[in-house]
Amino acid sequence: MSDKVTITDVARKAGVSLSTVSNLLNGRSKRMRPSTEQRILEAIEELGYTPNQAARQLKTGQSAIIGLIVPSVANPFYGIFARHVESAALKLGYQVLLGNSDRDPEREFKYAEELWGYGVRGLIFGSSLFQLSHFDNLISRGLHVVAFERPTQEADGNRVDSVGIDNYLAARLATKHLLSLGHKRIGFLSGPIQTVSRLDRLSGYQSALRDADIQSDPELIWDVSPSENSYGDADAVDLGRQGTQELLSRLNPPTAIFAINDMFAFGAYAGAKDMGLRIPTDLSVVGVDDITLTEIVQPSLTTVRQPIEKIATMAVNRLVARLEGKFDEEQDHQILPPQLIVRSSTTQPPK
Amino acid sequence: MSDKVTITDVARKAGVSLSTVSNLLNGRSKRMRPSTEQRILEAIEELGYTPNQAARQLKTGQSAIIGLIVPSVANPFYGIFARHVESAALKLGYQVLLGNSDRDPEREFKYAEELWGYGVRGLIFGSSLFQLSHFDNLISRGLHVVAFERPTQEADGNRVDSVGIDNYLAARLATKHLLSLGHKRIGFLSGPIQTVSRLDRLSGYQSALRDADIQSDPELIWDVSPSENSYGDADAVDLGRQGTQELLSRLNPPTAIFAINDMFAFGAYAGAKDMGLRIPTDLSVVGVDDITLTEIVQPSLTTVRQPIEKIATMAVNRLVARLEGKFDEEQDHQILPPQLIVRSSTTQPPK
DNA sequence: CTAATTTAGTGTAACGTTTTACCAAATCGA
DNA sequence: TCGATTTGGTAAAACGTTACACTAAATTAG
Repeated sequence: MSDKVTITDVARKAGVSLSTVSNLLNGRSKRMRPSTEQRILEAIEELGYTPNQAARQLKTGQSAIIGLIVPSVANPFYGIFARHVESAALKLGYQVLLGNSDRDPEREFKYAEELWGYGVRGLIFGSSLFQLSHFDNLISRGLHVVAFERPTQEADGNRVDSVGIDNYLAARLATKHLLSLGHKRIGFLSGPIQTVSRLDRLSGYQSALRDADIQSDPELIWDVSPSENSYGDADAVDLGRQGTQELLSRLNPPTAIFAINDMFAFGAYAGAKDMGLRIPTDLSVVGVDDITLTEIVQPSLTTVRQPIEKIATMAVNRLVARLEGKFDEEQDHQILPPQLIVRSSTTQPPK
Repeated sequence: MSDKVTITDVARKAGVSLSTVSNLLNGRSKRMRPSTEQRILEAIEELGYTPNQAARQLKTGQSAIIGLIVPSVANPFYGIFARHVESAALKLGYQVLLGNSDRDPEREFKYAEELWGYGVRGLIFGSSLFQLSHFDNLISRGLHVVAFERPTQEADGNRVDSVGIDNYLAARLATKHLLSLGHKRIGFLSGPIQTVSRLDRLSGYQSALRDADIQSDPELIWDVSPSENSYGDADAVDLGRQGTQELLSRLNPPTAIFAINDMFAFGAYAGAKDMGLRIPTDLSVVGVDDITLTEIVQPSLTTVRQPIEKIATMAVNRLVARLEGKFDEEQDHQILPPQLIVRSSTTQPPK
């Protein structure tokens, strides 16, 4: 068995030219005798021929790979998302090259550049930063970008598609649920806040309070500056724990917490326990995402669901449509509705 | 800004031949005036030149990509592992192409073949199946494989490296811990059992029972056949829940459960609750992996820790050493010790 | 029977890069 | 000064594939 099997080997074995083999492989076999086709297919099978994608890419100018950049796949939300992206992409004949960026623009830029060199012309992007200017050069060269987790922004310059939930509404649903239970002191627990999705969620929280004629109290809002390390994607649970301890140590502590996502909510569980409080008796908790485990933690978590699979599938379909020239319109923003899922982590405030 | 910047553009702008640019890029600049070098670097910067990896691959026969095949990155263990693999690979100048296989040999084969076409000559592989014969053809053509989660097997034909913990010992540690607490009825909770790592864990469990002069009782062992879908990697929690309910419904139910991994252990938590039992008062639970969340679930999970980051780093280093011809010896197996982490999910059996 | 059309292929240039062999000019050493 | 050596480059072939232009032979239509 030789190291290398090329189209020339197949052609020789089948007794045809290499163009004929290529014609068969590329859907141009209309003008081909069945017996010729059969000989070629047998030669391919016997030799175990696989096309060299580099050669294809060199000639065609693109490869069947899309890029996916997420903060960290060690966070279950992004792990699940990545899984669905891969499934959707494979169905359309594409491989996925995954990058973990911790929302660092420089790292994202570096990734995009490297992926460009591998013929990647489409990118699904999920760090929810405000600026995508680090991609400007590549975008003007033809890179297609679909953002999830945040709607398109003015600074995107009409060149970025997006798919995601309405984060403002997600936060309103969560906060109104807590208000309907009678909570007046509702904490807002977040990692570093300077992302589009997190600020939208803060707005939604504040808007729901206003609707109930409750003034938003800065003492009830917890976030930290981005550390050299991250926006808290990889250590969300620890940050959530710490933030909850601090909120509960204040003069007039919350009776309920709206956490920026489920992993922060799990951290709130631990932080409350550290402070000798019980969920939900002493402190109610709501998250966002509805990742695996929300049903089986004790108590099961009330959360606002993102339809992760649907978002992933829509993002892939939009991107591939752009890549294959099947979608030509201006930038496109698809918003999916979030859904409140009430479980056992929320109840009336303690007396 | 042109769509395409090639080495020829850089050469023209710098006033040198394209060979000279290539010499600089590929570490052959010893015979180059500093002023020439400077001109080239400036041209590269101004034009935003990135080498076309397909062209490189076509010429050199390989690309700086390694493949990683795991059952499902939606399972946090593999998500965390993938993250560490990526970090280690990037440090060595490699990208990672990730495939989710649900341990289906056909899918694995298809992945490996597709990755081969992208110039991938090294694969980190984590489905713990017995046979890697579906890779034989590619291995004999030069594919390097490092398996994690299972030691090398005879059937590997001396061509597969591996890195992982001693699964037998992991199970012994867990089971002996439960025995030391006084448990006599210890359940074994698993997904489909026909993987190397899971059978090793079953052996370790049974061996620890024998050491305590306790006969292994089939009524205490729960596993299911592989469904069309999976080995339970993506729905581990649900399977664990179901299995625990069934074990607890039997005539002489267990007072403790050793779960095949942490996600199954979380499922055991839910299953026990469904049956009106408390962890650990009525049922003790031990897992394996020590993934994120084991500390913050209630009660925090006693588990056997896999040093995930270390395994990932070692696997990447071994693979790259093979790829770059720096490691030539026979197949290599690195075993790391598992570590029992006692938390709050285990206590003495109820009276 | 002859001209027009169709069939079933084939030859070849090009994609962007690497790397080897080569060479003119400059420098060094005797 | 002249031959040997070094410097600082360059030209060109090759990697495996795609797709366009082309062509000989067979078939069809008048």
